[in-house]
Amino acid sequence: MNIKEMPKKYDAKEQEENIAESWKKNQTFCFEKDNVDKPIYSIDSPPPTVSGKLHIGHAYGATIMDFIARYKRLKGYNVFLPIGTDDNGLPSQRLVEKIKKIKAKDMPKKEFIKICNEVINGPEGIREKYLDDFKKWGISVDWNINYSTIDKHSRKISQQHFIELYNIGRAYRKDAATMWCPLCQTAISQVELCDLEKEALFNDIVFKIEEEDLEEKFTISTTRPELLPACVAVFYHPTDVRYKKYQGKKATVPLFNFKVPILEDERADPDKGTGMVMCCTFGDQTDIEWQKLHNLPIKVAITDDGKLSSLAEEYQGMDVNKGRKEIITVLKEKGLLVNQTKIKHTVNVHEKCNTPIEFLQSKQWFIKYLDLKEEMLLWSKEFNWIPEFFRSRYNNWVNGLGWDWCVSRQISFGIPFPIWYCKSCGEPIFAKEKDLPVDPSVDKPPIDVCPNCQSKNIIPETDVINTWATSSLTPTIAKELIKGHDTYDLLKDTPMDLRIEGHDIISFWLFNTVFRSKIHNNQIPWKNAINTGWILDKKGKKMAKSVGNVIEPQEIVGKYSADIFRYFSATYKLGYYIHFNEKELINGKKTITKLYNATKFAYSHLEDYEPNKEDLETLSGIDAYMIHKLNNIITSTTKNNENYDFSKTLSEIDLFFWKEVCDNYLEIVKDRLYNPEKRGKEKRKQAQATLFVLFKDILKMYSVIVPFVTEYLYDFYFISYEKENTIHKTSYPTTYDVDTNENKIKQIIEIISFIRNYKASKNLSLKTEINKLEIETKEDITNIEKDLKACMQIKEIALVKLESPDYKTESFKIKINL
RNA sequence: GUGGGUGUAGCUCAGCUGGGAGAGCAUUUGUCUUACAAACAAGAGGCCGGAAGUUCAAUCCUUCCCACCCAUACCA
Repeated sequence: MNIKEMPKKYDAKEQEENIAESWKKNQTFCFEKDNVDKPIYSIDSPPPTVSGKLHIGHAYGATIMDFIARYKRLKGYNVFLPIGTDDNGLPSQRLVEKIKKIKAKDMPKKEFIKICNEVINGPEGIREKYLDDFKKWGISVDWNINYSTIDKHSRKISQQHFIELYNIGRAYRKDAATMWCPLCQTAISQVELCDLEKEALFNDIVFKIEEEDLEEKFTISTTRPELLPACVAVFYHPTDVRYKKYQGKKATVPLFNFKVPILEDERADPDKGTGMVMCCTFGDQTDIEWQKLHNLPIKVAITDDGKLSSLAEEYQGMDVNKGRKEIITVLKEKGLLVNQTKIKHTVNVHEKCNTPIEFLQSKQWFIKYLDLKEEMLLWSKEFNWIPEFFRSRYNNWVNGLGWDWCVSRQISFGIPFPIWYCKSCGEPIFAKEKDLPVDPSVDKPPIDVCPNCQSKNIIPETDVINTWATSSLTPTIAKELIKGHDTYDLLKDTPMDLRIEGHDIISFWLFNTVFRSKIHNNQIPWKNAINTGWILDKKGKKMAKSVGNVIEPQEIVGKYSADIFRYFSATYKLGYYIHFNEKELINGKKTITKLYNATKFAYSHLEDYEPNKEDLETLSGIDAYMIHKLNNIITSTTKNNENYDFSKTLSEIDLFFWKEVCDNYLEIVKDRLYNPEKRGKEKRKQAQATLFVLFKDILKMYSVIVPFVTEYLYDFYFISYEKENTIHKTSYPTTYDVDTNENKIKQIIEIISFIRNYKASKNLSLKTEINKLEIETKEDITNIEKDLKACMQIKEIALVKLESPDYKTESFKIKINL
């Protein structure tokens, strides 16, 4: 393209679309799979959960990741940045149910999965929309290296690694109390729990003791009277003198009239309620512990779908809330409810649907890791945390771990366990590695006779593997995508360079990835882990559809531009919360406009310039000073970028570009550029040489953050002077060898500033001519005198001794005569 | 309860190893100056959450307190 064709204004919308398309078409950001000479920089990019639309947090994280990828590319790295989507499991299943208005439970599993695959991974599917958004936002991924956590590649790796866990004794199946979501009707794990504060009634219920020698009453307090039919004991504290006399006796459970033992346990708090507490299997975690410790019977009060079981007699089939109400009413009628207190308490809910969880007895697959807690704490010290303080989040999580990892889920859309069972003896039969991936519901087992009992009755596992148990393998999933290529051997046994994610999934994704990597590969998964903060609304509240404060990145990018959104993302420090105020986008908009205009101006004076390295050696005065300042910026932005501190980089380039280059340098140098006949061709050429270097490097430094406008500008001019046809494959600026007398130049800027101030204070136009500027200085100003005269409209400059100056510093005095 | 983060101009935030309190937006006043009025020039605006300590010197270090946010635990 020709400089003369540059439009007056930059149309971001049109250009971004073209540029994004050309990057994709030309495979600009292709990973060089067989190039082993270039150093590799590898990024374990977060596969977003396909549960609707990419949200602003995704856009923010992807943008930060892209700053790093682009910077590293300019630094000469072969950047390995595969892209993935996490598109199976509960969120994806629920999305499909919503869109298609169907229920997984109401149809054959096979049919439902087919619909999921179409809706999510089909040619017009949601996954494609996700990838298209990434493209629009300028995320420089290699489109040829991508995965979905449900594709064949991921299924194989996930199943293979599960079998490996079993083989080394880390996966086990157990029939035990498990956390259960009655709404989603699946087992869940500790990490999926969330706290929710709820109002509840604390009910004081009368229990009777009816033994031959004793007839008494006492009350217990409970928020869950519907669990009365599953009561297996009541407890008081060993030191509680009120109840000591009941030791060894039995109490009758009201309404249901069966007897339970009265026992002592330290976990019964004398100060809570009446000090007497009922134990039901399984009301909460303490109940589970009591059941085990005191060897109490197991009574199933609640069924898979959250309804009261047959134990509840006439209340059977009611959901928990209704049953509770009914039982309270009857207790009241019979005078067995003596008091009710309103309390606020927090309950554990499923983070996906906010449903209070229950504990149910069921057979599930667990991954054993509680024995590794001490090692886990050491693992977190083996890689860098950015920012550092998130390490304590991880440690906190590890310290609180109370359950092995339950990985089986009773849902339809997920990766199947590669397992069949012998129906007679329960022996698990695993798929052969060469057959992976398998779907035991469809595929035949590797053997048709149970090796344990010789039964021929073999049945498939129907549960699926929790999606985090697959996504915790993303480093392997990513690396295996280039198996067979030369770089694979370099990548396979070394940690990746970077993981970037939102801080909210430290306990989900980061922790589990570290665990899997350590167990399977005996190494940390990556050298650096960045955890980003959230984008909150203007007031600092979490964005939520129910609150109506959601800002969609697609809308923002459509209304402004990807560059503007990226610029916004870059202005904040990594790891902290961002309050999203649309007004702030104006900064990016202004800078991009300024960059376009200033570059256009520079280009218009560079048309007849032939760049030549030797020109730089002839620079002096303000020109040399600008290159000197540029050197400082190059050094410092390089350092900041190496530390992933792009907000600092951006503010430094901004300051340099706006203040030093545009407001001062361009103004000073205009006269030389426009009037070569008056000022001399050589002086003009020096200005050109300076502009050439300044703008080339400014564009490159900005290109990491605003890749579209810089690519567009590069195309008009600098492309002719570089080997690459994209700015993003050139190299990051390095410093130049220049001599400068910094003090002298600082002086000219100070003089200009004073004259501007002087004119402003007299309400004069900046164009107003000055007849004579008298100046007394020790520095030799011959080199800058003409520039000063031209840019400040001064007719004459006189070097004189000044008695009463208008303005003075330690090194000079000046006086203005209009 | 435990762990972590934050508190600097009206708003959003920078302030590296202690010595000058800063930027952008908003606001006030000028200026259409041959890239840009979404610009340029100039100005106003702050007991750097509170208290004590260390130091010649504290926004920065130490201790305590207050407020807000997050994680995690307990939750009959």
